[in-house]
Amino acid sequence: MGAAAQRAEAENEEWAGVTPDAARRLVSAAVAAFAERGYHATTTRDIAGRAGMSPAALYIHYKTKEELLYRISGIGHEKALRIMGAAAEAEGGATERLADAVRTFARWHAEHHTTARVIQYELQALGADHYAEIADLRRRTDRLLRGIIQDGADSGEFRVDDVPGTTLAVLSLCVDVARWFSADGPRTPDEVGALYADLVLRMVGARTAPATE
Amino acid sequence: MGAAAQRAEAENEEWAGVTPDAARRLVSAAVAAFAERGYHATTTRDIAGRAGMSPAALYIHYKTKEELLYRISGIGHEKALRIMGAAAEAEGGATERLADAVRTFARWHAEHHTTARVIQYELQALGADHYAEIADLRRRTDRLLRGIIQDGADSGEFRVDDVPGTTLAVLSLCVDVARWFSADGPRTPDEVGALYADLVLRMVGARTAPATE
DNA sequence: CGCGCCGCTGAGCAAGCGCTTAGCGCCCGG
DNA sequence: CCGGGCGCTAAGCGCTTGCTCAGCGGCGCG
Repeated sequence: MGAAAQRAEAENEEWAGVTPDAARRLVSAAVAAFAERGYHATTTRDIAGRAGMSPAALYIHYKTKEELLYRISGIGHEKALRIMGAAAEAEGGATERLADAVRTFARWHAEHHTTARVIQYELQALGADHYAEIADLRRRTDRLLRGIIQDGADSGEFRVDDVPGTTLAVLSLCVDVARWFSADGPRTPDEVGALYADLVLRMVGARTAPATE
Repeated sequence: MGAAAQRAEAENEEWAGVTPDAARRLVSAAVAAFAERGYHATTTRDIAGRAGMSPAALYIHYKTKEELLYRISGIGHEKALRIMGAAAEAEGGATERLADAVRTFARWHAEHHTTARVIQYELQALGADHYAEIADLRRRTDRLLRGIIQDGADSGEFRVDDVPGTTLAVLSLCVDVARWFSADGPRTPDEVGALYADLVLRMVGARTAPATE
């Protein structure tokens, strides 16, 4: 199997929960197109074409183009929330949990940078109702991360002056990976995760340096 | 003068170098529209309307809508490069220069967040030639920041394992301010600059804590 | 006072947009 | 072997888009 085919298969697996097959192919095609050109520059003909169908077929599975973006955003943000939740609720001290959160969160944004780009940078194209739903998922992700950092500050593991500000910065750092990351670049998603975990532990003034590996 | 009028005046001053007046009003209107809805979702009628003219007037001053974006991008990136250059070439140790660079760079992205949003997140809408020109300005900004961090690493002021990676993260952090910053939010641009300078000095393991103010 | 020029407008063109509809062919239960 | 329904397509509708162009008005100069 070629590299391109492998990538296509991996992208398809990401949307395994979407059925039937035609709907999944449409989601996969839309993510690729939205990430490449942006939501507004992408036409329904382009999405349908990438999925190997006629433009009209799109409307059997989704009411509008915006609903496609909404579905993508929902699934993507739920995945991001689950990643943050797993780290936040894990056993261990704040240092380990923060390192794990940043490592996995940043790595996901690198590995799935096309999906991440869409869900992080095309939000404004959502309708007001859909935006509100997604904004709630984002607030919950923020709250989980803030909880870890607050724990570390309370226990004395971290030295942070401004917990909400630092949380915002950490989240911003991880999210922005989706903007600059390229699969052709010099860094693997694992390396980005490791680098970012290290940088963030320094940002919060964690007392014990983690194993640099 | 009302707050809205004051903001409008401040936005207009930002483009003082653009003449004649009608061309400046168009740039100002385009920045506002592009930042609010994105380049592709903004119509020439919308831009002209905000500038108080008919759609046709736009084409007396700019050949295409894309040229407007190019002009905005060029001026904005040159400003960003100048900010970074001023900090990089200043007297003083790497710690002071890095703190100054991050403080002013992040503050600019907060204060001029509409302009910054356009130049940082609408790049893909540029034509290939124009994109290449802008990409060069961005590389030069990156190189200046990397120089400061490298200096600190060489002199022993900083402890950084991965200079290009850390540079990328610092730049990413500052740039992403444009995405989340809101004038209605709890933080002033000065506060963002101060917070970010502090966080970045920790990221590079600067030995001496700077004056917290 | 009148004339030319220049910034601008009103009207509109071709193209492409999101989305709809009528109908085709294949698959499956009887 | 047939008939109904479902996933899909070809065609195209109404509208908006970026952009054009003929001509108007008012200001400066002679």
